[in-house]
Amino acid sequence: MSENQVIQSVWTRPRRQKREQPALSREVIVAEAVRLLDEEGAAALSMRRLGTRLNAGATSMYSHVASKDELIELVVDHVYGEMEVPGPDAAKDWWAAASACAHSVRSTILRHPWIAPMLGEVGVSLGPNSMRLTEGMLAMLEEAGFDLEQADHVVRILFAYVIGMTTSEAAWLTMLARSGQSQEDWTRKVWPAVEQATRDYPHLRRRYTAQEGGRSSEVLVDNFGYGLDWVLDGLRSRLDQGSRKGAETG
Amino acid sequence: MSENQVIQSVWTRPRRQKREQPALSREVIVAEAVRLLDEEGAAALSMRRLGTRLNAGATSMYSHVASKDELIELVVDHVYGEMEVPGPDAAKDWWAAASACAHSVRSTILRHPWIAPMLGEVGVSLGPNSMRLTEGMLAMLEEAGFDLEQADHVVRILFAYVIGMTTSEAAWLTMLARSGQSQEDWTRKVWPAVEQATRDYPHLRRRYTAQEGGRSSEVLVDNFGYGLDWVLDGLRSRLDQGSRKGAETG
DNA sequence: TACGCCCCTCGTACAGTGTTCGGCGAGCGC
DNA sequence: GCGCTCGCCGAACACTGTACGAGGGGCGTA
Repeated sequence: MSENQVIQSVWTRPRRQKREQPALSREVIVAEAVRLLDEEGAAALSMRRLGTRLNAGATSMYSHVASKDELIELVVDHVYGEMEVPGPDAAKDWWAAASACAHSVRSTILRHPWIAPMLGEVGVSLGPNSMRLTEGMLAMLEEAGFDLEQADHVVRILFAYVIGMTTSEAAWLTMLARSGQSQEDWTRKVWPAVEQATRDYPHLRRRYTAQEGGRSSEVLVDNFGYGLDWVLDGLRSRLDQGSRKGAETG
Repeated sequence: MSENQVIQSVWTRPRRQKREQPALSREVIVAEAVRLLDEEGAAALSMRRLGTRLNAGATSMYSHVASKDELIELVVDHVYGEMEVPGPDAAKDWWAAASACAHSVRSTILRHPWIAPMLGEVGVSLGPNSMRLTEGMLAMLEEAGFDLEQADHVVRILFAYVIGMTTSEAAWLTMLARSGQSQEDWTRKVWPAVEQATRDYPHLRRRYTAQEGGRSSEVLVDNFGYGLDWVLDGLRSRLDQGSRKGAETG
């Protein structure tokens, strides 16, 4: 006797309708998990809640997914799938291609801010989408004239910058969403605390007061782009001083 | 009647000895939490286990710490306290100072690899140690000739690079520790999977085979230093250009 | 058409989690 | 000596991830 449906007799019992939907599968589980995370954040992801949203029992996912950790790996790779991979002829303007890829990674993370801590937990993975992204970048850079080792470094450094920079943006977004307030309200509310906390730190205080109005999204994207250009500058100089073939930069 | 100590009579009951230790305090709680995390990893941190290690009840910490999340914030700032802050006369050789600071941040994170995901959850905080670090960097850079906005960018970019780069190293370390195997064993064991997964990704495959022996710590620190020099190169060029391009992003 | 098998589903159960509450008992100020 | 405050802790609550085993629908084969 379950508590959520009282069975009066055999005749009123709903004959479990199978196959009206493709039922459960790895894909729909992961997709629904992403939706749940987008709507309610990382803390709200539990197997029971996810099962309920799928009209499934709490433990029904375990025949498609070994554990919650594995589910998270799949979710992360699913999000990797939203990032823009450099196309086959992107090497003609590798600067633009790398920049577009970096911006795509950033905006994907900001669209799913809960993923930032997960990236730190999962680390580098063998997921197909994550591999496709790295492979695309490596291929493009090698075609643009970098050798294997250089391209490896470039990808590492570029992604380290993008992920590091975006993670702090995402943490800010997450905190704002959790507080349920607008950015202005929140800033106004914690301002006294900031003022008191920065008493002994004049440079920090000046920095905070300089951006008192809060960080608008234009300022944030400018910050990001500024550092990105910088990193890409370094990239170009390495290319120029390295092998000198195919170094036209559009 | 509790289950972990049978009270025979009033006389044998241990008179709770107070004040032999400074009892519980925020500091000893946080310090013990760091020790627990170092020894057993992030998944092992629970209020009950922490209480047991402190010879305290499960909920005794709640008069010193509001919640587990707050405890984590304190733990993170405690670890920030281990990072090397540029000294007052570091501006004379800001390159060396920034490099030393970056290396210190990296090695601190690698000493406590569990902290990498936490950095993504906590985000920028008002903790005293975190502020001391940022303040020290800002002060040094301004004294070295950067203006406020430039120094802000530099700190952001540098830390984004260091944290992003180190996070993936830390994830690797964490995974290795969780598997309980040596790096060679692990590499040998997953090698067939890698070989099969990289079937369609020739560049990735070449990268993996190139570093087949596994990544030694020398290679890793070289990778890190390579990118760090690169970032600092960009930093220097910005400084040399001075105010000519200074107001570009304003 | 009937049987048998397989695999998906899910109720139940277990060990553990963070956190609240209320009581208790010790220390300190008066 | 008295009372009050404050730190400590046992019990309890609402959850969590996951193992297990029973049930039953779908499909291949007879």
